[in-house]
Amino acid sequence: MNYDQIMQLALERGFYFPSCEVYVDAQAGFWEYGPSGVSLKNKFVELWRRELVRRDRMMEIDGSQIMSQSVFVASGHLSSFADPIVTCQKCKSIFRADKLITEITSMVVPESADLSEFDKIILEKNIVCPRCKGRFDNAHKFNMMFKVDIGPESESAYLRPETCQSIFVDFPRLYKTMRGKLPIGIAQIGKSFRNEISPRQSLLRLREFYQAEIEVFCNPNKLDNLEKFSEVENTELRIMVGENIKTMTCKQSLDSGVLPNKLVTYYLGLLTEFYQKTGIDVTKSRLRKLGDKEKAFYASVAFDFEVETSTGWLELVACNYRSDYDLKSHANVSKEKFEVLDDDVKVLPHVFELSMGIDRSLYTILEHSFQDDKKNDRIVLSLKPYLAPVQVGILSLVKKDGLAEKAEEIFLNLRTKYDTFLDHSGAIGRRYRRLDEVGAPFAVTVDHQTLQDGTVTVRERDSMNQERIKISDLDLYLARETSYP
RNA sequence: GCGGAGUUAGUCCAGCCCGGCACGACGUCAGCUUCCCAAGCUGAAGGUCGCGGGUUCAAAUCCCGCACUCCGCACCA
Repeated sequence: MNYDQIMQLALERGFYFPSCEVYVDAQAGFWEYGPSGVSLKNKFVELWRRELVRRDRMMEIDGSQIMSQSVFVASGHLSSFADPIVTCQKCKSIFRADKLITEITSMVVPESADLSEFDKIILEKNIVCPRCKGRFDNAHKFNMMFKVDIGPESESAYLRPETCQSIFVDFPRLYKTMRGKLPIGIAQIGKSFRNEISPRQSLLRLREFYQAEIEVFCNPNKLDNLEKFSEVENTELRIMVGENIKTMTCKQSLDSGVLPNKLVTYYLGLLTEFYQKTGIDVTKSRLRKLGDKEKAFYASVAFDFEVETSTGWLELVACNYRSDYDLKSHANVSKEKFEVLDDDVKVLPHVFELSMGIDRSLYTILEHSFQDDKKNDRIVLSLKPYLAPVQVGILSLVKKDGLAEKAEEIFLNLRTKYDTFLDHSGAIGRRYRRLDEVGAPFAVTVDHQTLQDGTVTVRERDSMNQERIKISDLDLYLARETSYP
């Protein structure tokens, strides 16, 4: 189960494939979801809604992907979501200016320093290209946001680099009109855009990607005042303590001081419970507290939810305590009021966020579900039935004797309720194998006995076991077996 | 963006050195046959040989440029 096998399965079975692939100028970092991928993604999103949005009574919004320049002045992305870069005139190597200087002179220059500051130091210390000893061009900033021009006057705007900015900007209205009460989660699923220098590895590093973000607005003085914490107190988390991953319950993590407060712990508990239900192998996951240098510029405390894949540890969710960084700066730049009343006290809420990468999560589900079943000479995707792109295949054992017609009749009765695939052609074993590869958990087969007693066989994907059930019971059977947990 | 290796049908790949109608397998489709786990037989479809230019009577093959993919470096809210 490695990256290449998943990639091949994805291409052959319609999970995902490169965008614009027939054209020469197709750019890296853009991928399309095919039919199987969309079906998996939709079901994953539905699970997310159930386990996080509905469970915690969050609000969900759907904001614009293009946002005006002021938003990113306030958010800090215009100045901070950019790296100071120097280019070697000779070999064209590109270096981060601050890192280069620190490496060679041990001087620490803040990333946010003036560009002229970098040029000055490079000149004074006579820093040359470590590769070819060439001279550097003047430092410049590479901003990772995509800029767009709006209307005939070409007003500056940007494709959002994270979905959460609309949640922050919309917060005052949502809180007022939707009768908000702290703490309150506001969630959003949508696309974000980052102009990565070198995107690679298909869904793992994209320039256009899906995020599911949850921003929890809370009173910073009441982070340990959370009744619903009891819902998760026995939920087990896997947390890195030092070099080791320790399994401990939410309550233990909190009591031992490994996690800072009830609110953060509660949401990390919900998150872990959610991922257990996606079929990702949580024994290959960990929560890792980020060091100061790794954290995003807006985070005061940050945990990554990471999973182990064939490409190494992969970050699926960034859990950042953003304090009042965002609301305060949006208040300053917009001159609007972002404070709210909490128990008759005016407070500027703090924010704890769960910023989930959907594409990476889907990849991990595929990889952790992938089984090379050599004994039965087949590839099986052991997806949870409620996430499977095809939930049931309807097959006729042979085409003749009216079996195909009977299969079609069953298909017509089930097709609007389940993701169903009808197949008459070829050997039955071959058809089972195909269904195994897209992760269809059940295959219903119409045989000669069906015509006599109205029963069909239902084959279970992972065990390959079959049982006979009445056609009239199929709907109930599938409803039970494919329902969300 | 740098260095290395690559790019030929949906997939894996041969052919390239030494220029002459692009090979095979898997998969797909249709039919026959068996009728519950990728069997067999018959037939078919599927290719701008990554893109552009050059050399040549003739380029998948030789030369130049570019793009993309993978690995390493760097980058990674």
